Amino acid sequence: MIRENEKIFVIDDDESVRRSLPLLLKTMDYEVETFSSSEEFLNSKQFNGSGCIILDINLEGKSGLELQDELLKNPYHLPIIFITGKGKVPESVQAVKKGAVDFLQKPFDDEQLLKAVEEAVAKSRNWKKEFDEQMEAKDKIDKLTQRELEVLKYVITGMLNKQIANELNIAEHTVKIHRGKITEKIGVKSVAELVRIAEQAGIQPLYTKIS
Amino acid sequence: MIRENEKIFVIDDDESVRRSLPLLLKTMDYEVETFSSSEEFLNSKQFNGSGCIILDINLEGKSGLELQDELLKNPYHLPIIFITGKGKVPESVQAVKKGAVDFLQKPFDDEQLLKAVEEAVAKSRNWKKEFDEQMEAKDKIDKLTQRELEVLKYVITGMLNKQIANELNIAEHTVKIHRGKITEKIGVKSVAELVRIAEQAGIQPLYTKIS
DNA sequence: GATTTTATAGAACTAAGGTACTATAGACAT
DNA sequence: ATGTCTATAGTACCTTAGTTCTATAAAATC
Repeated sequence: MIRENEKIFVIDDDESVRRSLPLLLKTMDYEVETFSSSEEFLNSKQFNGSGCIILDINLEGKSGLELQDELLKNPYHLPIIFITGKGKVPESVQAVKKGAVDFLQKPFDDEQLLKAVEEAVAKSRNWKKEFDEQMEAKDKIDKLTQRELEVLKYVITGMLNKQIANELNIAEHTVKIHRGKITEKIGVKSVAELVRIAEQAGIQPLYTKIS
Repeated sequence: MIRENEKIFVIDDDESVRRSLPLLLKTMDYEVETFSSSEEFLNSKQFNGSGCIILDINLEGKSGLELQDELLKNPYHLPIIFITGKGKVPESVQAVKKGAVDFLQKPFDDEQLLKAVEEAVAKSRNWKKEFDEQMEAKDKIDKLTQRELEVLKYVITGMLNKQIANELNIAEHTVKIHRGKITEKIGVKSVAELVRIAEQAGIQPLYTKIS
């Protein structure tokens, strides 16, 4: 199965939308779940796969744009396709600037929606892949002690062991021990791999200021 | 001077806009140049600094959206702020999805515009910085011979010289010679720096398929 | 045709990275 | 108190990286 684990969440207070969209989406083999409010969606069990959210702007309680702001606080979330009856330019601009994949005005045709969904799901796959890699990298970095992390930040600049030792006022041998622990814990055998993993985890190299 | 070299390009067929916007922008110490059509802008001497473009959607000849498409073909271009009389949601969504910083409907107040300009200029600075770094990295990579580039792609995976030698069916010594040339030409002294520069230049590591 | 660039390689050497084994000392937990 | 974790370090050893000198051969350039 190609689209394993991909799911579309429809959030709209209009019952006719909650009836018709799933029918359309299921013909394209998407899994679908519907909600009538932002709160109902937020209270549902969190979904970690890829997919997207089709979200009405005008909702009772928390509006679509407010829900978007809420979701943006998470490090990982699903791409959003907004749908609206009478859309205004400023809110559509805001929504898209914050990463929404599309902003469709009712009535929209099926083709338009499916194209947007396809784009959103593709984006979701990429986001998820990047996020998973980032998490994996962070998990590895988390195994390091404070001192090891410090040494790592120097190692990924390309500094020599003796330079790092000098910077930290310790023996070169001790730096070697730390490096050994680092590569062992992270499970790599080269500086090149350390540089990549550190970058994925958002660790910045610690360059010494030239004095 | 803080905003050295930053310039705002106003492209609008409405003469009153071409008169009033420069006055406003110059109070904020921006350099400004105006054009009455896309063609006029495209024929002007190209600008390599940072800044932004304020662009009317509805222009005679090439429209604002068409000019945006044109500019997107370049590896480097200025961020765009669209202005329009009667904006429609679909075109505003398309414009922003393609990277436009904002989409303002006339009449807009000065504050709104200046905020958008500030954001656009900040984005421009980042883009320019990234672009310049990328160019610098590519220039360095361009000095390498085909074979050296090939070796580099293996080096940045973290492979040992003897593994690379085996992969290429040459002597380990030859790999060392190539590496020496690579680090000399690129002007670095460590694998870590090679990994960074290769990444900036868009060079992908060449992992050997595990057999 | 002569010169330069590129790719190759051996021999010999220095420097740097990495790994034992051993050891001390403070911090923290059971 | 006893054990584990962390950070430190010396000695000794092996592996890997990098350079120098020499050398060959094909390709490109002048």
